[in-house]
Amino acid sequence: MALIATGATATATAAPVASPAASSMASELMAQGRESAAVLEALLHGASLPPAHGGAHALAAEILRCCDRALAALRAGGDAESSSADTKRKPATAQPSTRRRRRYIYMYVSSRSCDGARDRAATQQEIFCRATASGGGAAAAAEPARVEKARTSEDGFLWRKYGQKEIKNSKHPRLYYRCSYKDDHGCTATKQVQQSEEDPSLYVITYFGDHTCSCQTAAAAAMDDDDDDENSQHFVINFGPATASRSGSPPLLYDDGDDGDVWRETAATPPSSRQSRCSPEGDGEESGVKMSKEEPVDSCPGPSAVSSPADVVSCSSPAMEPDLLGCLNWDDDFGDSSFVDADEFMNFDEIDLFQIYS
DNA sequence: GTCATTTGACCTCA
DNA sequence: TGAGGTCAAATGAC
Repeated sequence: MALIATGATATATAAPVASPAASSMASELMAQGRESAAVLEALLHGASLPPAHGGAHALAAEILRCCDRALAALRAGGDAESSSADTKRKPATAQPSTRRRRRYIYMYVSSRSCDGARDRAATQQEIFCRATASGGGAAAAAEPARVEKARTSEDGFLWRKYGQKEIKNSKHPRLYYRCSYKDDHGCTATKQVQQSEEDPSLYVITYFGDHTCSCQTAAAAAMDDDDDDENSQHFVINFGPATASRSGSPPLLYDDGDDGDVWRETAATPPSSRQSRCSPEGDGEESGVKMSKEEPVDSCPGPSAVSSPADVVSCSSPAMEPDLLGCLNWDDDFGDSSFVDADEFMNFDEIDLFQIYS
């Protein structure tokens, strides 16, 4: 399983550093989130869970919640530092912009292996914290919001492509998407997708504006409730597959059922690929790997819609809040984790506290 | 026929 | 003036 945290600033001089307490809390939360991710993966591999369990959808929600809280903890513990760092990062040439600029961190969790037999340890190996070109804080207000290197452009929202542009000194064109509900709901959200120069299997995704529509997956919906804070911070956890591009375009995700291999999407594109669906009840459950999420990290998403049974779900930390009980018992279920601890799992010190700007 | 995508043209800004 | 972003007519898929 790969988890990629992008849009993060890794430079020593620019990255805000969360307090040790915040890092500890965040590490714990992220560890729990990872537990759920591992169970989700197992589920997608065909493992059965107790009937009372909510399935992939619920697991994804738990993962998102854990990550959300972890990031919230980080921000809570690192605001002072980040503010300082942001000030330092702010370029002198910051330019005013009337556009709303939202900067996300993009976390990719592959919940399905390439061929079903893929070694789990191998799938749990990656985490990248990459620096954004613009850094965070006030600098981002003057430069395009940016999300770097996701393996799919899928994020749970329904986008409509409205343009494509060859970019100078770039091998790959930049694709322009706006929310498909722009006309219906006046949703101003747009995004730009460009294939990474360094790794064509990754896509640099830049988000602009806010989703004012309700077009999102259940996972997205579950966490969008608190997305009314203009200054809230967001990240995206994308359970979509790593797919190869099709004609240079970002992969379109689709329901592959239980037998499809979303990591090998290149061979066949389903008819439905023309449009990502916007079914809160469908996307996440159908594939279990397409759920993406925009989440204000300083919010407290409500309890998961699906409760988790104690025999599958437990909370390894008594300090966790009740609604974190959905996190799975790592030791019981996935004691062979390739991650020794959460700190190994994610270097929080390298994660920028990507803020939302307007 | 409807709707999403394509793509050249146009607009804005530095 | 060039680069990037958006528009909108043309095109194609369903």
